[in-house]
Amino acid sequence: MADLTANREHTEGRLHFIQQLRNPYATLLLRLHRGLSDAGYADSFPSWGTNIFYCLRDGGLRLVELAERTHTTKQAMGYTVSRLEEAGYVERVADPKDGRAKIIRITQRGWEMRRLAEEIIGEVEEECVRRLGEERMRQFEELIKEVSTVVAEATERE
Amino acid sequence: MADLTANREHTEGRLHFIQQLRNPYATLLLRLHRGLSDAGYADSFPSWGTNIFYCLRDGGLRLVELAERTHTTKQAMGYTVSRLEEAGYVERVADPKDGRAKIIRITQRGWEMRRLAEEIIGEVEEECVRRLGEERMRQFEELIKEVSTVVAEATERE
DNA sequence: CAATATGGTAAAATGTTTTTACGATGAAGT
DNA sequence: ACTTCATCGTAAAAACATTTTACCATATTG
Repeated sequence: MADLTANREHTEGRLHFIQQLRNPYATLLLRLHRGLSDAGYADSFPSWGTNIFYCLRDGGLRLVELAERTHTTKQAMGYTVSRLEEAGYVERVADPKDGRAKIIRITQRGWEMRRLAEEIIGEVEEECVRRLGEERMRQFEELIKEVSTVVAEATERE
Repeated sequence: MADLTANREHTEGRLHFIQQLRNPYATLLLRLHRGLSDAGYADSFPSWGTNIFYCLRDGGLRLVELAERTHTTKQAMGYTVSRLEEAGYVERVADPKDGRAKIIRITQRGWEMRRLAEEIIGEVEEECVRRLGEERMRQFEELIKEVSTVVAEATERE
């Protein structure tokens, strides 16, 4: 996968808009990757690694559901889960309600990584609040939410 | 690659911040991919495809420079460029200044795709302006720029 | 208790990135 | 000019990841 952090200031024209949206996300992701790697959570990546943690909660999810939410196939997700399982971040447990299914759950190590991730992101977020002030940060969050909605609607409509 | 559009509303806690930053970008990217695919530019993808167009300008760039700007290796970029070359989006021409180097340039077809990309993104951007109003859109752009700067500084410092 | 749908895995094929190595040109120092 | 070293790009194999096709086991339906 090409690095998302690429080419910060090389764009002009209308493409600038997508770059504007991309830069903070890409940079924060980079910060997150580095922070986790430095703390010994280096094996959670190749692009998909953390993604799955956004989905999983205490209860866990079945493979198919996880695949749906991340828009991949169950086979691809099976592969991902196996890698994360090897690294000790998730585990598969039999679903008591359905003999076919298995529940993918975050392990203790997984939760620890997730907690660190939250901490890293929290720090950056707080730095933003310090620099922009609470009021403007609130404005930003409101505006980006609106932009997000408009973009989503434009995408779904088409 | 796990789909960037994954799991829009499944996150809580501090991870929410990164999702906030991700959603509009991811969705716009999806919109862009679809729009280009629908128009017959389907072969420019597997993740890196358009990325490189953010970098390239009229003059073109050498492979190593392209690799640096996208934070990949020259080998990986060589592969990418070969695929794009096959699809007719870019071409390699000898660098008159340096016998070793080749300049990667966007072809006519490449420029046409880029123009469509700008058009698609421009439409979405204009829809945002219509919905938020010019004043608030200006605010948004200012704020996201500031956030971007703060995140970048936090990332570089560490 | 068949027929069909769903959850998951297996294995091969495909696609992409990394690793290691190399040949060609250029730059710098002698 | 001649050697030495750096840089630009490619090649080929290995590693990694995703897609495709197929399959088994369990569940659900009628």
